[in-house]
Amino acid sequence: MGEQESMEELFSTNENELYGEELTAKQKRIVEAAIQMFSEKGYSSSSTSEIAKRANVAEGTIFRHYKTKKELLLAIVTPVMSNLLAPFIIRDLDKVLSQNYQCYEDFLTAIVKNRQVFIEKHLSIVKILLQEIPFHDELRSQFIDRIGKEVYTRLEAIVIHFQEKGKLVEMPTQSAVRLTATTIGGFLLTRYILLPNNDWNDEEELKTTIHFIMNGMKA
Amino acid sequence: MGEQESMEELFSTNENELYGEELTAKQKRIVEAAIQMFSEKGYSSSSTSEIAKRANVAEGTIFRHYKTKKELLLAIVTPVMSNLLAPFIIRDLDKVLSQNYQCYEDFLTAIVKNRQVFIEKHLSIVKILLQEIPFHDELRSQFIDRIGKEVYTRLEAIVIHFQEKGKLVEMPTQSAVRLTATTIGGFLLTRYILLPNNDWNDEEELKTTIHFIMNGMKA
DNA sequence: CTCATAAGTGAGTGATCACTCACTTATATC
DNA sequence: GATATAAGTGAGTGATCACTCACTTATGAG
Repeated sequence: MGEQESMEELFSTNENELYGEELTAKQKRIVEAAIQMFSEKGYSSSSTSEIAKRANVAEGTIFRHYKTKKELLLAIVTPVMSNLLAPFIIRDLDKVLSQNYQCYEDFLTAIVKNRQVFIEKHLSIVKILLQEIPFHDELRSQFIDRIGKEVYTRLEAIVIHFQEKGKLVEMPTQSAVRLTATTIGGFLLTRYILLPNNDWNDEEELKTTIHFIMNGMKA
Repeated sequence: MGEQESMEELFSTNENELYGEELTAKQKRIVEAAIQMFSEKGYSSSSTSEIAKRANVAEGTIFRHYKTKKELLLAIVTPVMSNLLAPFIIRDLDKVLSQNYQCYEDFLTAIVKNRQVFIEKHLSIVKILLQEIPFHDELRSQFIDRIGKEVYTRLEAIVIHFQEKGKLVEMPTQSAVRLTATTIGGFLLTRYILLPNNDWNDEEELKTTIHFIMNGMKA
């Protein structure tokens, strides 16, 4: 599955730099089994014994690599959380924007398409993240402080950027950011979590959604 | 005056007493303690022993009234789920609409304001519902079959109603429904779950949101 | 009052939980 | 090949889980 290959990328670039370790074969199986179980039954309804069984590994092996069950959860969820909205936190966003996108619409389309690929790749982990973030302070505060606020200021800058170019109509910046974010978030939530089995015409639906945003922010 | 009355017609259900008066005093305390714990720590991380402790009740008393812990959860969550979107499922919606609301905008404003009151009243239970619905088939299938589909067809009818009156511009009905629903859902989610501690000017924010929807569906 | 029924109790139960530890096996370095 | 270190094992542990049951107390009808 795509999720296996991509997992290696994601975890090796993050965990290995921090701890100088690579994932062993059994460790990979543990992580995969945990992702499967956590997303199916929820974190606290998943037992380490069944994770071990699914991974074809002794239960003790899990605790060789992760001191606690929660540490296993965080090892899975943290890198995805960091990367989920990473494209917004690039440096010199202004330059990139003015060089590559003439209008807000083009920029939005590009970035949403990009994030759709990421979500499709890591859907199970995104589900786990959404489920568990209310109950784990480390996750929530890290998301708010290091990601949420950062992303908000960038989004704000983007909106202002296009407002100054006259490509976006005047409206309180805060509202423009919120409406853009919730509309896109609502689209992705519907597309991948609520009604993933609908017949989705992704290209068409994204176009409609972004048109809707642009129209909504006119006049 | 007339508007007040019609709103009442439209929206009044017995939402004040969701659990009836046949609950004993201790049973009420159990339900309240369970709501508190489920919303704070999640359903499966909440133990019946601590629920009993918080309710100042013997643990056995819980199981006098509810055969299992899950039955307790469903007793809490089901009535709120049924009432959450109930205003959409009234009979003769067409007549009520044409009598009381000249445009989609007015209708949306009225119904969202009404649902905000309901959500504020039952916020903890709404949170529990959102958290647990992915993991309990009875909840999910009941929501989809008895509520989701019903609400969708009504919303569809409403959109068509206003489209025929020429008050709404032509756009695939399905898209209009989805965009309206996710934008409002996104607003409510942000308002009450994600950033409940913001300085919200509810009146202003709702107006902005609905204007955004109306503009988005023009031309 | 009597008595049937419902409400309430709390010690007890087997199952399961996350986690430990003494131990074996594999790997790498010299 | 000796040695050290890391990876892997699985039986074992106390804690906690949802739930039971024999029992007491409260309620209400005849």
